[in-house]
Amino acid sequence: MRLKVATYNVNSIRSRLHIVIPWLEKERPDLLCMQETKVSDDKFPKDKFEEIGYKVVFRGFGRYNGVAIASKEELEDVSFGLFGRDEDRLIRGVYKGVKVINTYVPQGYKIDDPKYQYKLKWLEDLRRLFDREYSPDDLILWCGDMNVAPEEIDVHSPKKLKNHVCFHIKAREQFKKVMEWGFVDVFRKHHPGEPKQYTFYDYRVPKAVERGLGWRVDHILATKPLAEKSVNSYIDLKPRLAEKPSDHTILVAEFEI
DNA sequence: ATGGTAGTAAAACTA
Repeated sequence: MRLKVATYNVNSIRSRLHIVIPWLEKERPDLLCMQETKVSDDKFPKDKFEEIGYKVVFRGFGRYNGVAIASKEELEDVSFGLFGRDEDRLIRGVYKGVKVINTYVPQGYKIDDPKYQYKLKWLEDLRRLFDREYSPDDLILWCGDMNVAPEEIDVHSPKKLKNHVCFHIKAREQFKKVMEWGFVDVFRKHHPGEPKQYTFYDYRVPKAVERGLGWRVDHILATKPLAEKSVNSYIDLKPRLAEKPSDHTILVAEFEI
């Protein structure tokens, strides 16, 4: 059975429907993990997904954060949050026996800000969640906007960005500790050593895509038994190049399970 | 060293 999975930081689902809905209709993935939906549950545009034959589960409180998973078949055992908090940053469930965790990891603001300490702690707690509730022998997908570019190859200017919260060494180390629990970077598996493979380009940087000024901060990670079954992974740049673009691209991975 | 844009929501905050 083919399993096609995608992750997309939508930066407001309501202002990104013109991208999300046609993309789903064309690509028909089994799962689309979304972050930064920026909408409270009562205003989530559920109907737009159902009209095209998708189920969708979501959690958001309004202006910030918000996560959702659209799926072809119903997601089972859906739950939210990390040890009782941040329900709008972590949503998980089970799809055809595959456990799925979709996260919007805190960005951290600045490395000398308490928000950055919170980001590091968040990743520490996430590792604890995997330790306690999952096994690396299972088929598990961890998808989302991790707000971490893991290696030098994953940012446009490693030296210049060394003190940025998404590339700072402590964030990368903490991310690595979660990875070491038992995840494989599925995109990197299919593109080893390939530079300039970015999933995010800041709106504020003029001609960012043309100039290659991006970051690889969105990821699809799989446990080894699942990663062994991956057949490809790619970054779909179209959302970043649309007439009304988004800052993030869509990351896709396919598995034969 | 700063500011650049986009989103929510109605001024400031987040990314």
